[in-house]
Order: sequence, then structure tokens, then C-alpha cells
Amino acid sequence: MKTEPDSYSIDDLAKEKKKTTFWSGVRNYQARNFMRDDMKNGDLVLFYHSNADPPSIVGVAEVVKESYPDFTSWDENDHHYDPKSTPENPRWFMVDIKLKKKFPEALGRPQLADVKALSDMELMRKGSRLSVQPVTKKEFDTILKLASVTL
DNA sequence: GCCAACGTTGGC
DNA sequence: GCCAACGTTGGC
Repeated sequence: MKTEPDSYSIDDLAKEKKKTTFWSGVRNYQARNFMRDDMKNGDLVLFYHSNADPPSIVGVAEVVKESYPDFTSWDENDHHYDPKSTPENPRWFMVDIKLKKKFPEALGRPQLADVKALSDMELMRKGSRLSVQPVTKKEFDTILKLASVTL
């Protein structure tokens, strides 16, 4: 999962009550589908800072609540308001995630670009814009190893 | 700030 | 259904 640290960072997540937050604001159908259909309780999530210097994978979170309607989508005052989404017929969905581990050292994109095992990772593909995207087990394990982290 | 790589909208 | 125009993402 991607986020711009200027708007919401892993440290913000660490400060949350129970280190848990709802992942609202996703307004892309493919990303929504991954959250709505694929993310299950206990699934692990790589936490990525985009538009950062350098862009980095900074930790691991865990899904603690499965798909439910993103209620910010029918809040007229919310930046991500969508008039086509209503409580009766929600268009956008989200999950709750809980911080599991912040990496001792962030894994910067330049460093990751040198790792052969990650050459096919969707995140590393040029033009990859999906804010919620799948990660293979091999990629996930490679990342943990690079971060010198065990869960 | 630039721009490539998207996804969405809407005219036809 | 096609596709041009437009808006957004996000690396650099």
C-alpha cells in the first residue's frame, strides 16, 4: 500500500490508537478491487512512501478488518467525496490495517532497483501507479530479508 | 518543475 | 465502441 508521507506516514500510523487505521480515500477501481476482494484478515502489507526522497518501503502492516464501505466517499466535506457513492449503494471500499513493524532502516527505491529478485515486482515497474497492489511471497520475503526483519 | 504513464470522461 | 482531451500519479 502506498501513501505520501506528507499526508499520512508510517509514523502517523504508529501514533494511532491501537496502531490501526482505515485505509480511506482510494478512488481507483483496480485498487478498490484488491481491497474489497483479496485482502483478508491476517494478510501482511508492505507500507510504501511515495513522493518521498527517496521513495521507500518503510515497514509492514497487517489487515485487521476486511472490506467495508469507505464512508468518506459520501461525506461532502471530504476531499475524496464522490457523489455517485451513497450509504445505500457504496462504490468505494476500504480495509483496516495495523502497524506490525516499522523497518529499522527504510528500503529506498534506488537500492531496491538493484535487487534482481525484485525485477518483476509491480511496484518497481516504470509507470506503476496502483496505490494498492499485490506482492508475491518471494518478493515479500526478499524485502523482509533486505530489511533484516523477522516477524 | 517536468513529463511519462497511466485512468477517466464524453463527444461522436 | 473509439479515441481525443483531460486529470492524476509519482519518479526524477
